[in-house]
Amino acid sequence: MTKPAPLLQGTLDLIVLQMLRAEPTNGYDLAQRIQTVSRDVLHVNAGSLYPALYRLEERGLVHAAWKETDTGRRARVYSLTAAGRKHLAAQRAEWERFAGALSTILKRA
Amino acid sequence: MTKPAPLLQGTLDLIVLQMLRAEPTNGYDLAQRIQTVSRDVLHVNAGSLYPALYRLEERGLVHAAWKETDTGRRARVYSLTAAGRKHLAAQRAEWERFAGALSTILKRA
DNA sequence: TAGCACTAGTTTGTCTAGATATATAGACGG
DNA sequence: CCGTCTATATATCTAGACAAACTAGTGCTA
Repeated sequence: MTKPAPLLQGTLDLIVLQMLRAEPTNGYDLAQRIQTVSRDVLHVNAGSLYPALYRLEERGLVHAAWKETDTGRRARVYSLTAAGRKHLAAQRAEWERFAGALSTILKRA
Repeated sequence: MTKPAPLLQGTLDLIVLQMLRAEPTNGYDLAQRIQTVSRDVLHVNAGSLYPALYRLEERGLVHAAWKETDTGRRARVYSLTAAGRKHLAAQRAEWERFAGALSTILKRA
């Protein structure tokens, strides 16, 4: 097993927004999911994730609310705002443009 | 025309090494080529490129030599070392793993 | 031959954001 | 009641991207 790669800077927001689009959830669960969904390729550090969530909240892209989890614990549940949805679309497009361009370069003989 | 995207942190080394693999050249030309090859999607800032080249040289991944260009000017011509070639292969693999994982996440319903 | 634009390369200062490490606290199992 | 899991929080460190200005040589052109 190759060890989980550190995230490329700039991609964490995109990943978080995309995950929240599917379903609102809390930070801890988010980190777990990202790792699971990426089959352990992507690993999100808690110390990276929470500051990222605060930034996103401050920019109005996500909304946070204290709730009880099903296990009866308090947790901040994050959900996408309308602005967040819009931002996600833009970020996705940019990622595709970038990945496409880089892919082109890598494929050159 | 969309404006050229800033590079994702961590990808500059990969791009530079890949370009040098094809042909040794100087910094200025390198920047031009990257922009051209990516059809203006990728734009490399001189202030990012030169520090990156120094780092790569220091790590023994590229070799720099003062030469005369065809226009008779002095320029530092960079070429890949054996270690650089090896490093490039590793970086490429990691990029593919990462891009693949992110792509998977983005494709989830 | 003076002026100007372009090429080649450097330098500095600033900012973003992820990594690491550590702290806190409630819930649950043994 | 102790340790581990869940969950959030935060301080410090670091890489590296970017803007902007600068040096210096070259060559065109008016």
